[in-house]
This record gives sequence, C-alpha cells and structure tokens, in this order.
Amino acid sequence: MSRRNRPGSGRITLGDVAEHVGVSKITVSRALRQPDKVADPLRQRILDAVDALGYIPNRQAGSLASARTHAIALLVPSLSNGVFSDVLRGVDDIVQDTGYQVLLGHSGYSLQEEEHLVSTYLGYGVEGFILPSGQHTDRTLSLLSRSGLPVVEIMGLSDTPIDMSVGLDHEKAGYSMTQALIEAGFQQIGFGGARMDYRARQRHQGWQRALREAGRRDDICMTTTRPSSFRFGGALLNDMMTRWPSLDALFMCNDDLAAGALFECQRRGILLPDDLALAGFNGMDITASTEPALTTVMTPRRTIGQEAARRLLARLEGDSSLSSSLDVGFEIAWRASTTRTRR
Amino acid sequence: MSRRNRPGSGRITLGDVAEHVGVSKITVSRALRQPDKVADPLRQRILDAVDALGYIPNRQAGSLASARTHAIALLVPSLSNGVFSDVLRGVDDIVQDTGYQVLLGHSGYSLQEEEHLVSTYLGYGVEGFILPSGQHTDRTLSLLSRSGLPVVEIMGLSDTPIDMSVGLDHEKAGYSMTQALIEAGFQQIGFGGARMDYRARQRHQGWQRALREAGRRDDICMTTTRPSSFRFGGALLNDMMTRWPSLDALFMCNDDLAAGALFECQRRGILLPDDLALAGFNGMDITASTEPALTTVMTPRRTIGQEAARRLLARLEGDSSLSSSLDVGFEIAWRASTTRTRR
DNA sequence: ATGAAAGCGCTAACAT
DNA sequence: ATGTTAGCGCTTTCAT
Repeated sequence: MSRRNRPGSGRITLGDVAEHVGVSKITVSRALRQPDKVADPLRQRILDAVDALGYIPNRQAGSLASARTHAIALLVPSLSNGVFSDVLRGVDDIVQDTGYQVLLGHSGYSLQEEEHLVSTYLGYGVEGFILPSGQHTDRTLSLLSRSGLPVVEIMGLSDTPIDMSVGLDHEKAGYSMTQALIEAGFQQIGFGGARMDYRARQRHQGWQRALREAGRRDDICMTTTRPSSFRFGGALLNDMMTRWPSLDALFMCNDDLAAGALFECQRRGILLPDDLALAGFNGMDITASTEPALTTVMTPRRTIGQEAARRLLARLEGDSSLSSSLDVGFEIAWRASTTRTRR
Repeated sequence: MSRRNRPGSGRITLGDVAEHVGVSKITVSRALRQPDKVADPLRQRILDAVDALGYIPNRQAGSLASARTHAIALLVPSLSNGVFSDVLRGVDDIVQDTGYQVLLGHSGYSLQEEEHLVSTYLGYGVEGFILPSGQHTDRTLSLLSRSGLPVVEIMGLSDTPIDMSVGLDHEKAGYSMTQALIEAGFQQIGFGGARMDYRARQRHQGWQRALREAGRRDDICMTTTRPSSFRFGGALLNDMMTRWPSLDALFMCNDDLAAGALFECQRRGILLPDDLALAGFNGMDITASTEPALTTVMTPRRTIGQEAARRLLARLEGDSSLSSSLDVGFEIAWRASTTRTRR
C-alpha cells in the first residue's frame, strides 16, 4: 500500500489514509473533526478507509499542532481511599462525552509527590488541574501560577484559594459533630485520628473549639500521621479507653477508624451507644450498615467532583458565569451509635 | 528576554533555554537527558537556565520526535473497588523511578468502555497494556493485536491469553473454599454474588463443582449483575435465609457482601458461626477486623500488580527472561466466622 | 469544498 | 563535546 517505510511506530497515519482515499491529509483531518466541512460521499469513503486501515489519530501530533490537549489533571492523595473514588465518579459524570480526558494522579499524601505530579502533567500539556485544597509546596504553587491554567481546589475550602474552590468547611463540620455530641449529653468526648492530613487537622480543630466553647476538657485525643485502617481504629479505641476510662463518646476523624473501633467494641463487649458513643466522618457506605449504624458527617463527594469539573470545563470553554468558590456543605447523619435510648 | 512571540501555548521551550544560554537546542536536550554528554560547567549553566526560566519539556513533542512515550496503560474495571487500588499500588511499586508513566483507566465493568479506553490510550501512544483477564470485545482484541504492543492480562488466568498473564485461578479458589466448608462439616452451603463479572462467575463455578463432586445440592444460590455493596450483602442474607432456612454456610463472592451479611446477622441476632457460617473472597482488610473475623480467600493483589508491571517493563526493555504467565495463587484465611467450637 | 505550505517542540542521525 | 539538518504526525493559516 504505502511506499514509505518510516522508522516511526509503524502505525497508520493520517497520510496513509489520505493516500488510500486519494485526497490530501487535511481533508481526512476535516472529515474526522469537522464532518460537515467535507462532502457527504467523500466523507463516507474516508471513514471507511479509516476503519479498514485501523487508523487511530496520534494525539501527540494533534496536540502539538493545535496546542490543545483536551486533557485535565485530577490529583488526589490516595486512590485506595474510597473518599476520592467518589470524587472521581463525580468528575467523570461531567467530563464524559465532552471530549476532554481526565488524567488521574495520586500523591500518596505527599506534597513532594504532588509537586512532581503537577510538573509531570504540565509536561503532558493538561489544560487545567483539580487537586486537594490545603498545603502545597512553594514550587507547586509557582508551577501552577506560572502555567496560568485554571485550577480547582477540592474537598476543603481555602482561605487563600489558588484559583477556584469546591468543598466544605471541615473545621465547621468537626465543630458541628462535636456540638451535637455535647447536646446529646455526652460528657467526655474524645477525638481519634490517623493520616492527619490538612482536612483531618481541621476537623480536629473543630472538635477542640466546640469543647472549649462549652467549657469541656479538650485533651482526650490521640492521633497519628500514619495511614488509617480498620485495625488501627480498634487499636485507637483500646488505647484511649485504657488511658481515659471515663470516655463516653469518641469522634473518629474518618469512618474507617470509627468502624474499626466499632468492631473492637463488639469484640470487647462494649455496648454502643450505652457504654460508648461512636461517630465517624465522611458517610461512607459502611456506616449505614454496621450494627449499630454509625453516626457520621455526610460529605457530598460526588457533588464535589461534579462541581469542580463543571467549573474547570466552563473556564476552558470561556464561560465565567459559575461562582469560582462553592461550599457544598455537609450533613450530620445521626444514627444508633450515638443515640441513647435511656440514660 | 525572548524576542519571539508565538501563538502557541506561550510556554518556555527548549529553544528559549538554548537561546538564553547561547547554545543549540540539542545541547540543552542532551544536558537534560544524557547529562554525561555535556561538559560539566555548560551543563550547570543550562540547568540554571532551565530553573530560572521554569522550563518544562513538552512531552508531546518529545514523544512525537522519539516515537516513545514511556507510558503504559493500566485498565481496571473500577477504582472504587479496593481490589484494584491494591493492584495499582503494586504496579506503582515497580514503575516508580523507571521513567515510565502509568495512565490509569476504569471501564466501569463495561467491555464497551474498555474498548474505548484501549483506543484512547493507543491514541496517546502507550507502549503496553495491563488489563483484566476475561472477556473483551472483538474490536478490543483486534486493536491490541494490531498494535503489536505487549499486553498483560491480570487477576485471572486465561486459557487463551492475549499475550502475558498474571493472576490466579478463581474457579479453583471458589472450589477450594467450598471444599473447606464441606470438610468443616457444613451441610447446606449457599453462594451469594453481586457484580457477577467474569471472575465472580468462575468462583461460582468452583463452588458448584465442589458441591457436585461431593454429591451436595448446588442450587442454594442468588446472584445479580448489579453492583456489590454492604447493603446488598445484608439483603442477600435475608433473602437467602428466607428461601432456604436450613442454610448453614454462605459463601459470598466478595468481602463486601460477606461483611454486609455479617452486619445483618448481628442485627438479626443470627450467631456466627453457630447459626450460620460466612465466608468472603479477596482478603480485604475489613475481614480481619470484624467480630467474628471473616473467613476469606486471600488474593495477592499487590503482587499481581508488581509482577504484571515487571513483565511489561521487561518486555519494553527487550528482556524476555520472565515467564509470560504467572499463577500467583491464593490462600484461604480460615477465621472465626466459619470455625464452630462445638457442634 | 478541497488543498499547499508551514510549523508546533522536540529528538535522531549525522556531522564537526 | 557541540552543532546542523531533517522530520515525527498532525493542524493551522491561507489559498483555490
């Protein structure tokens, strides 16, 4: 067919299709991208040839020529954490069928790795970023700002946003849950945390503020920066019950820890909520299924993904009608793990 | 600085750096990619300029010129399923610091979407694929075979592998677990499933074969193709207990279902394992933490990711010393949920 | 409605 | 050790 014999990938190119049909490359390009600009019968012949030859456009070349990649980067701390897969689903909801492509990166909760990802994806020519609010390295900030690309920070709400922002106030959420526990009559309210990232620390601060404002002790707290797990939730429960036997409510900074603590209570015969009240954070599915069901703070993660993607795409399409900052709020799901039937 | 004013992305290019330093583009390129080929002092000046100007190489251009992307695609059915994030971690273990980049795609358990992803990533010029074994559309197969790229099928073991394969025999694993339950003395062993993908169906077949070989009834089974969840595990338990009150062991096709069923048992006062034995599949963390702990089939998912990546990279580097097919095996974690202390 | 020429930013191959 | 030339595969002008 083709008389050429390039050293390249050996793949079929636009030129091969053009040659096959007997038209110029640009006509094939048009037939694919702006079908109405090519006469019907010719376009059909071209599409047939594309199919017959198995032509797949080389995006590198396309992007290079057009200076557009139609790719956006979604950076998350972790992909094993269900919280972020929900966000991803939201982003997909919106990006699907827009012609944009989502490049996913996970930093493993490392700011250094996040910086590396930003740099890498800039090299890939992404047209915008969605990444967690909170801390970033100076270089991350400078890379983003130099790039001039739209950025949406998600999950939290930033006082000093890089650009746009979609999330909720974790300090306020931690405060609200703690206050709810206070109002429910619990006396010694502890806080347990793992993987204390930016937002987990904010929840902790909310817990502390609520206790202080109520004149309660705010020292019943154990946290670690190590990863969160069911197992560690159980360990945390044991350690805290040993150190503060009079503890009567425990607010865990995420649902995994809360569920792990719940399991440990079952194991030890600690009755929830009469011996101890237990609350989590995020409203993961598991919290609705355990026995007793776990009280938790519901966070609309899929909505966060959707609204973040919506804003990013709007900006890329030159639409600036959307607010650049959105508080998606939260809701406390008060369930059996904190509901005492008798005192 | 630069007197040019291109319509392009406005980004700093190799040429800008070269001009700034007063050398040719290729020297800058070398200084970055083959540092030892550029004299020390000059290289330092170049690196300084790169830093000062904030130059980030354009990968599209680089790939286009070199016909190499150093990118591989990892396709998984779902990213909310913890099973696959473990695989991803394994892949990362190996790919990290090799200069290769992992492009992640999730098909939502849709073969059509998988095909679309393969096509998309071929357009991105990936140099290899890691994807779930099992069914693929004809076009997926033809795209892959035409591409000539190395492919590793993971999770399951294929009779007719596309290329390479790393996983375990899910039929055998289902068989083994069922046989273990039979040997433990359980009489009416049911199977519950959701999201019945290729591998879940194999587990089901293993369950059935074990029962048939033992001359037991093999009709105590409820499955759905809808997504799996804790909630559905509970519903399944209820439905099955209603329909088959004499059921004394339930093998769930994954740990989420098993955990959901366990919670429902706690709710209904069904004692595990004396009233009912419960087993899951995968060995997710939760199984070790529940009360009682859940018997499950441990699958070395991180290893699968590692070995798959190892094989793919080896092939890309021209090394063919590794076996093209690897059975990573499985292990039954026999725990309290199936261990009767008395009969 | 279709085409020709030029060039995106980089690297391979071949100089020097 | 450094430079020159050509070209990757596509899209953007600007023609016709």
